[in-house]
Amino acid sequence: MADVARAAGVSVASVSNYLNHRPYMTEAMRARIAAAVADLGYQVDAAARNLRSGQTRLLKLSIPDLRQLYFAELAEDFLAQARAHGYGVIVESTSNNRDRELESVRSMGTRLADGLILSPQLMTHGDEPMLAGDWPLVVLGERLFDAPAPHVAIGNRAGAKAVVRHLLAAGCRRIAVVGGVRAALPARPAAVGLPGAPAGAPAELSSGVVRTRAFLDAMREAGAPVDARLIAEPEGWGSQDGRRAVRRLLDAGERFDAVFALNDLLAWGVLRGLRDRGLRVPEDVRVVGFDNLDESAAMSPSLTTVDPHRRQIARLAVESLLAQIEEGRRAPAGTIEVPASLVCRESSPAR
Amino acid sequence: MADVARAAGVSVASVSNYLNHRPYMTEAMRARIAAAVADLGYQVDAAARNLRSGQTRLLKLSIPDLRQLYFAELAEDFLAQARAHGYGVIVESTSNNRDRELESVRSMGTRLADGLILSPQLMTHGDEPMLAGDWPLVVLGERLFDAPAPHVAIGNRAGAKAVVRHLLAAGCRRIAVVGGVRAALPARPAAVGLPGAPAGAPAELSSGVVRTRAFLDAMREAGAPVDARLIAEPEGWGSQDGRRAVRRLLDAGERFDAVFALNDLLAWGVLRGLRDRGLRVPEDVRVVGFDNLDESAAMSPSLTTVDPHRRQIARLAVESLLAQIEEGRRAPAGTIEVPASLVCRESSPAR
DNA sequence: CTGAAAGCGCTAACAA
DNA sequence: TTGTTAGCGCTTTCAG
Repeated sequence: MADVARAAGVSVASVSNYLNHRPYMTEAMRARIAAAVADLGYQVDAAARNLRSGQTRLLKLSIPDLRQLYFAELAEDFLAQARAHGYGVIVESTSNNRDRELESVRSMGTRLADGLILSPQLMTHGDEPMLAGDWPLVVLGERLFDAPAPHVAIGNRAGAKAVVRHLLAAGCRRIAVVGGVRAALPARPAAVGLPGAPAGAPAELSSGVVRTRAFLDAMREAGAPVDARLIAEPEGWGSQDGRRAVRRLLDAGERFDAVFALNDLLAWGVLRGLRDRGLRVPEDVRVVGFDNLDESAAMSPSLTTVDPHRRQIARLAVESLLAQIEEGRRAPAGTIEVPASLVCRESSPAR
Repeated sequence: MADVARAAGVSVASVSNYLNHRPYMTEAMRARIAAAVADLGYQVDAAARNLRSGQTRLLKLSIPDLRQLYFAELAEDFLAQARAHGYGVIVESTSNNRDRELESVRSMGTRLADGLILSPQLMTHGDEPMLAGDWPLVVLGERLFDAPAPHVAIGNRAGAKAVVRHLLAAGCRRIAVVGGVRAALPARPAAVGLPGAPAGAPAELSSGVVRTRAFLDAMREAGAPVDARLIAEPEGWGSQDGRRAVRRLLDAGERFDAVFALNDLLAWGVLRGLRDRGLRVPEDVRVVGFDNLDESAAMSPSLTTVDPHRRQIARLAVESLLAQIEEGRRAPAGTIEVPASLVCRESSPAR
């Protein structure tokens, strides 16, 4: 910087002012500095700027796994949002590993990033103290625990309601839920230890619980009965799991005229499972997913699914985070729920 | 750090030594410092460390688009590799935007990251000077231009060869290539402006050209004839494009007993396109893809495809980059090709 | 083995 | 408006 100042015949302070787009500077000086910068090919040293300014213009995004299309698409939306605001993003994939999840939180103390967008998967009640602090934080996904920070949530209720309304209007009476969690049924009130759930229930199950409840509520509101036998609990949330789950339903002799798969991958598998058994979609069975992945629009039949509006989720989360960074402190806890909406395609057309 | 030193009754230098795991320190002192660090909840300030040490322990990964499953899976492998070495990763998605691609290179001058892994998509001949410099760099993907840095390449030739061998051994005689580029045919030598290619041919096309050539070479080596009419050029490289391309072939009355789709998404579409027309896979037509995406193993029929060994690509790229960082300078240009191999599944079983 | 002290390159008070 | 200067928190000689 000193070199630039010398070359331009000004002080380093002026160079700094120029570099930081500060006003009150003669056009002549601005031009001279610009020339010197170009001449010398000068670029600000990020480390020095970070140290002095106390900011890095870097955000950290902590998500379970980029290989899950949902998170890849979400991450892409975050990168775009962050860039729009001049921020870079350190992506951390926690691979469904609790320690890594905690570590990515703990390391915020080094102030490598100005704020964290955390999509917790395995943190649970009791971990709240880990998140204590005044550094900017936004939590994503289901509310697994009472994080002391703003929480941007998927509109599970709105989504489930739209699905139920759509399917009932289409004349469906027996709706199977693939990815559902039986323990969420009112008869057996929300279990403490969900069956098969490791300590610190994974968000897969949690998403399952939340969406199952949302579905049940929507059905109740609509006055439609729910048959517990149609709630299929797959082993995981991949397409193979959906395929197996729907086959099991069929093998058990269950009859249904619609399947609500609680995420798109499950729905992809359901589509395959139904085809395996010679059932036509949507004629024999309608299928609705949840996530609205890009590929879901491209498949055959194209998938009717709930669009959680990822882009808006990303926008709200980044905006909240930047506001916190600006303020210099954590915003109060509170949930911002982005209403989800239904996208009707071939697997369950609007009419 | 001064606080820690005071609390432990030692000098800041000793604290620094402790924090950086330097040897020659009495066990007692180590323990005292550890206690003080724990007591005060001290964490190193990254900005200060970066400034002083001249390193950030951050890598930058610049890829076209996380929504493309291939890159998402690749990115995940990079994150894992980087973490294994104690590095974080700034992910930059260039969205097929040449300016962003160049910008992500240019910004390396700020030394925010210690090195760059660049998967160029739109840079082209003439852009080499942009990459000049002594900072650590590894280029990924097809060799679009002569980057002055190590280049980790996908084993297109080995992959194509394995596919050709496999299909010929299975008795296939008319192999369609979806995603192929006619201009790569020897009759019309490599065109300067590929049809439909914007200036600075996108890597999609380049991958297409490279893989088409690899296929043609493999066919020639095997003494098998190639029918130019079976080279289908889709509009893009998504599943929809594959579906349309195979339909067009069928509509044109072409007959073929195998399809080599130059990436998995195209192959997914080909599978659908064939099903649309009542053709069975693999009985009527065998289908082979390229990429070995996770989901390709889960679909129905599961996809036979070329595995580029992404994990190894990530490992080699990160290792080269870290070696450069260690050395303090750019490694010489040169290509490391990771041999690809075939994974046989239902869409074209081994026998 | 331990401690004192000199900066790393920049920003922001403050003075002019 | 522009220039001078004191650190930001850490690492790393170099003496002891």
